[in-house]
Amino acid sequence: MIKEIPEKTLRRLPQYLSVLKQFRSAGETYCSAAQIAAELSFSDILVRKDLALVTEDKGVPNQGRELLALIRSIESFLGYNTLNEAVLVGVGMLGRALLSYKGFNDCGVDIVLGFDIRADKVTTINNTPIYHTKVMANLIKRMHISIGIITVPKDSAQAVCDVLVAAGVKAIWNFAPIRLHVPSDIIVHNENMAESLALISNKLQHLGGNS
Amino acid sequence: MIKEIPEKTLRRLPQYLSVLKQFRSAGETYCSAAQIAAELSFSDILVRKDLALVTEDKGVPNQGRELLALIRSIESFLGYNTLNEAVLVGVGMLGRALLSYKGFNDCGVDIVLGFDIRADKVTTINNTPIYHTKVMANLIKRMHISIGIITVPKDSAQAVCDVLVAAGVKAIWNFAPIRLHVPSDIIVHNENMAESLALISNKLQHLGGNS
DNA sequence: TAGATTGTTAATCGATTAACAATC
DNA sequence: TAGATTGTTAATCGATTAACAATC
Repeated sequence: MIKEIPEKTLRRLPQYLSVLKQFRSAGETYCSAAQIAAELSFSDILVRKDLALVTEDKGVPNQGRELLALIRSIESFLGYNTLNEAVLVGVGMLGRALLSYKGFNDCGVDIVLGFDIRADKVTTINNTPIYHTKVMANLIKRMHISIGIITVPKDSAQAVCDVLVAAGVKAIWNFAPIRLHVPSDIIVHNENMAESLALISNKLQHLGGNS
Repeated sequence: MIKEIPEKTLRRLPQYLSVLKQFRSAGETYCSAAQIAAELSFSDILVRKDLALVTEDKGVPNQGRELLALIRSIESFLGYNTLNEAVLVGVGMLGRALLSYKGFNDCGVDIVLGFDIRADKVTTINNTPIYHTKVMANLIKRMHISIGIITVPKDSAQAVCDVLVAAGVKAIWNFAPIRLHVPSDIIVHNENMAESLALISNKLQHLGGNS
């Protein structure tokens, strides 16, 4: 059974990973919690606590942690080693951008199929075959796909979501600006432009008020 | 002077906004904190506390809050009414997707210019003119642009960021998978695919462990 | 009035930081 | 050994929830 972990920690782990990989390409083999913390402007105790949650390994006093082992531990904890297959629905601008993104494989996600309502014949984008939406349910079921990525316009997002869930997808990664309704055992992660803009606009406003 | 507000609350505000707009299009004119809370699976006290932070208006017992006034308060608090001009650098797949996205104006952001290293002549995408990167610093300075959106490959992201900052941009919205170094008075918001994938992968792993 | 909803004060919960002993 | 770094226990801080009086 896998440990429960605070979401706050979970969000920091990819950042640690990024810093650690940077250290590694700089030729380091060991690193201290304080080094990681300094790079990310976190407290060193926070980093130590987080790392203790994701690995059984203990750091070595006056030496720190072995870089490679630590990277492996975090990646394994995050599930980057077990490959999850995904489909992407909605091959518009955003869909194409995601299909061309190289970083998914490093995170244990592989987009194996794309679907679009306008796909009249099978084409491929970045080596991923694109099928018409009408064969979606069937293919997903047969291939036991676990992740559905929704990049359709918001008006069709819920309908697409319903088909994905019915076809057995376990997680939905939603880029449409709408809240989706799903059964309680389905994971939904919303990629939320409005949230980002809210944070940026509000911070900008503060800045203006102070200057 | 504008009130400080917890980031957690700030992230919930756009969600409230979305729910409130949905209520409004369903013909409602008033709503209670409990209604909003139910829709988002939050506690009603949390919603009341959050709303109290962003508006001077008081809710009316046995009636709730006036929808339209509440929407206006949140939007004004988030700074959606003061328009911030933005430029986008890197007109690849992702850049094009953002340029075609309609939702920015509702959030007080207007992408007025795009730049790309391969723009040999001025073209437009979705009515936004695209210039060559070499005229970027000059144009941004002259137009007093406040937000820079970075959608270039990660190897050129820091260089682009430096130019944006030097040209007077106050906030950076970074889509490149790299941590940017900026002066302390510059706002950076990272749009982080790896973070999202970390959350999804980890939750999927839990699911597998339990079933 | 009774009931629904409000806002506020106090209690709880969780996450971060401080202090410190342990150890290579 | 001395110094740097570790992990752990206790203290602090902040956010959420519970309890309750107020009011339309």
